[in-house]
Amino acid sequence: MTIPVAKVLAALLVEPDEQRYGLDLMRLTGLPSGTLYPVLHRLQGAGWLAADWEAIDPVAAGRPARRYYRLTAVGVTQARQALADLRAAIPDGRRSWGGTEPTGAPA
Amino acid sequence: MTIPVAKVLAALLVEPDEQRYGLDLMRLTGLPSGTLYPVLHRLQGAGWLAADWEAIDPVAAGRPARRYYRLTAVGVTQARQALADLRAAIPDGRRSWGGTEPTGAPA
DNA sequence: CACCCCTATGTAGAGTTCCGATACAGTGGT
DNA sequence: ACCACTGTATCGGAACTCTACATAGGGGTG
Repeated sequence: MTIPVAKVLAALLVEPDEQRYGLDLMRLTGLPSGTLYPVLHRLQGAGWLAADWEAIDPVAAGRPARRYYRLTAVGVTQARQALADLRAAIPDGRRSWGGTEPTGAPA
Repeated sequence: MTIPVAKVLAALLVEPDEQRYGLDLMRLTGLPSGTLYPVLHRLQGAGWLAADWEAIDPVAAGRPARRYYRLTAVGVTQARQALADLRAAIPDGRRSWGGTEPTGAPA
């Protein structure tokens, strides 16, 4: 897990049933295309993400076809877990924290 | 900012006045030494962290001297801000659809 | 038509970072 | 002699990010 990957997963989890495409995710995450697309390809390789080309005629629509990405069932579960783990590992300052350490066990 | 750096900062912010040393931070963060020490050196270079050798006689103490790290005044402020920004950028992957029913396709 | 900006996906390469392996040095146990 | 433990630290390959750039078509302006 890296921060860009986490941003992509978070964006996809906002509305897991919604179809998302690259440029859309670039705007949502603030990531440049050179970061986003490799991330999307890696997530597909891991089986977390599935993709399909939009079924339009680019000429008639007046724009290039989009490639729609959506989390697989496995992806939704894994992504939720991964983000929860990440958040648990990075509390925002102060507050007690277990870490990896065995806290002084109360009697 | 990367995740390992964030973990180190979070660990140091738990008790900003407390003296922390490498092995201690390894256990708190779960990071291997090959990751942790370069991070600590980078944070020192950035002025967020200061370090001093523990003033003990290793022979008498029966263990190697520790190198204590603590956040500078600037470091505390910057670290808090950085972690807050990171948390804001990675919202938790939860959304309404609570439980078994899908929200997307009403019958 | 040349020129630029827009949508949209994607690659190339340089630089940065991570982490397993390894090193050093001393204590203590069997 | 050998291993386990405390403690700090580096090396080098793999992985990742991100600035450019590439492609390819639409639309507008001079």
